Amino acid sequence: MQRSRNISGVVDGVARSGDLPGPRPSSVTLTEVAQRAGVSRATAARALGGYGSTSAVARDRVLIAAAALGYRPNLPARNTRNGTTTTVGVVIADIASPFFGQSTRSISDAAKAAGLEIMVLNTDEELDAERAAVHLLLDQRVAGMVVAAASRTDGRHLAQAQAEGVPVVLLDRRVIGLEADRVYADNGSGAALAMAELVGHGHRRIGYVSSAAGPHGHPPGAPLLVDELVTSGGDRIRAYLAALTEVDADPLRHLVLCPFGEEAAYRATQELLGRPDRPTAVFASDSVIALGVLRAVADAGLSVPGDVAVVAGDEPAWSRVTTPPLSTVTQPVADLGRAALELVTRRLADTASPCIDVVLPTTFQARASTAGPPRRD
Amino acid sequence: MQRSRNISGVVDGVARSGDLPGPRPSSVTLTEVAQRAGVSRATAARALGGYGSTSAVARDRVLIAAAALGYRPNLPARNTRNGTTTTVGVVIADIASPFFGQSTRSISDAAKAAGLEIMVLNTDEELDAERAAVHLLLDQRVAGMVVAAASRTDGRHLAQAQAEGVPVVLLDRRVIGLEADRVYADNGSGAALAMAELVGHGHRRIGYVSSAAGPHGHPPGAPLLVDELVTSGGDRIRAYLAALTEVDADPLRHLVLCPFGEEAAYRATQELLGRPDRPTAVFASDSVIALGVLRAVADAGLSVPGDVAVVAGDEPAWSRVTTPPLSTVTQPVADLGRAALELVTRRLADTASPCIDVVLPTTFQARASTAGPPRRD
DNA sequence: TTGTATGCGTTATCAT
DNA sequence: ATGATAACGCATACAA
Repeated sequence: MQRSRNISGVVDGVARSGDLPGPRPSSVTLTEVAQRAGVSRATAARALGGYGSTSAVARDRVLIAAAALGYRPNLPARNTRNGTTTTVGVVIADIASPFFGQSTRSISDAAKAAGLEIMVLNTDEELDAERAAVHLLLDQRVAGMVVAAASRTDGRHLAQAQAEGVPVVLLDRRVIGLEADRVYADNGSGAALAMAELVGHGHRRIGYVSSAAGPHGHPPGAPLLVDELVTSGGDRIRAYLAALTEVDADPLRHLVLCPFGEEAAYRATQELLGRPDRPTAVFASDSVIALGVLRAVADAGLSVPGDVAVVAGDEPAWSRVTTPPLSTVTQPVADLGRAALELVTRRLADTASPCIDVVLPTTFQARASTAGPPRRD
Repeated sequence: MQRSRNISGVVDGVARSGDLPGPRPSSVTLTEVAQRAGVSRATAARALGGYGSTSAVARDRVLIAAAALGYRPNLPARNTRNGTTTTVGVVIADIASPFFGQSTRSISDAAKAAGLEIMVLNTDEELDAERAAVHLLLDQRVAGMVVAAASRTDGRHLAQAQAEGVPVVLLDRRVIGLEADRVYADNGSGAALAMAELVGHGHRRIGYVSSAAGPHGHPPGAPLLVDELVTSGGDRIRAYLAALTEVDADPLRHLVLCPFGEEAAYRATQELLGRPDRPTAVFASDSVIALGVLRAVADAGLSVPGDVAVVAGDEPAWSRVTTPPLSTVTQPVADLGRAALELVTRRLADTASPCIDVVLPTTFQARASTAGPPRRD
């Protein structure tokens, strides 16, 4: 289905054939508007673009002609000429997950308010997919991009984007060696609060299930390099380990880095709950993980929080409809998204100024999944 | 941040200044590749595009030059020339909602496999926003669009898109008077099964909470025109009313059409539960509504399913982690999205063939939220 | 204020 | 097989 070419020379005999299918009406171009208004293309462009100077009469004639013909700008052509678009790329793991779904929604709203659109690309936390996404966005000549980077250590593709003059804003995660504007929540503090709650209730064996090690999880036996995990997850894990170090001789014992996704979290939790020294509490790094954790707990015939307390590292829409309601670390997700887009536009307006971090506060929302009397076992 | 212009005349003195910020390296163009390869632009284009005929040596020289320079095509320029893009627009109510989040994800996956990208626009069920979104996509010269239409009765903007040669595929909802390819689930059958379950358990006063009447709900006192509701919701409501007609003298009594969103559903349910003839079951038209329903039931101090049975018209990721687990009508959401994109590409390849409907089956997934002994009250 | 002329990077036609 | 040339629609420097 190729859009039919403009038939040059046809002036006014608009071939708006009513019946489909058939030859499609060619889209109205600036040239046609100018002809109808009896002015040059330049004048028409000025009138429509609202720049330069045009006489009132000329402007009116142009605007009327444009309205009459139903003129609409050809954005690819404009973008070719301008060398850039009004599109902002959004590179995330999975648009269908609560955190990225909400973030993207709020990025989209802020973009619309700024006269921009977004193009969303999913990576499933795969670095290769992320590279391909970034290159595609560069080819598209996006005005900027917001990236929740899959790798903490490899940001070369992002640096390349910057080198080509495309602002990159890091969302939720920092990348070593990449100087970029960043916006993320203070996940460490939130996780610390959650841990304090658990420890305060007497928990000593606290499991942790996270997909921060990437789509394929952490190779068994390999050394744990917290600094190589994505930062939002790493920050949570650092807080977890710090809290646990105070009360458990072997804080790494119940830390599980599983592959990306609910199913992997389910299996990881099954394994965790099958251990002889079964944890009395589980920290799920995010709400997708929490789905797997909660199902595994239920399928094991255990109750929350009586047998196992559960807390999640971010806040899904459904946290209050589980029984018991799920304790979570809440992030201001809408603010994260909005801030990310604002950093893009800010960088667009000012190339030179130093990069900034926007760190938004998290809170711990205690609900019944971490309630119950202090325990000692 | 304007991308710096190419400096014509500069042949090989690539100004790759290492330090940022500063003059950004202009992107490599086809012309530069051709120069470096010592051939004409036409030959370079043929070699890179893999069309026409080129000698093996010329092709190699071009490919090597392109690789050496890191050539990447300028997509807006290509799109200008071609008159179309490889982008498919996706127009939905809210990317952050489970149904549309999952659908969009699956559209995106299918698009990637077909060499296409998507551009997502949220409407919040507002017709004006949908019109603006469609026009923007037309200006962008998208190859096609997938639309979950906000209005059942006004599809003029969609017809315009078709008139401009852009295929429109309707997702989840049909539009009166618009001949278009459509993909949706058999929501009526699923709802009928859910109703049969409820009626079989003895329920006679069954409430229904839906946002099918649009973002602002149904004006109180206005006549109910089921045919003007969005079809997925309307189909469910028809099934609801049909089932209820058999057992309830006044089937419209507990039907509530609330505004779009969880909060509105919460309030609508509160009202429903406050009635003297309180329903013993509530059908939530979708899972966002279900969140509001479940919270309202809990906040009213009622239990599920003992006091109020609950069923949702679609399946969120969290259906199995509520207590009790939520009975739902499940749709093959991934298949819906994939089919929608396939209809776009099919229409792209074949403009003329008649429009088709893809109707995918739904099932009723009975879980504990509708369990319990048959009741008689 | 207005029009002329040129360029953006690509693709494609048409001679050679 | 290859190169010269035009065209896509828009934006703008510059001349009038």
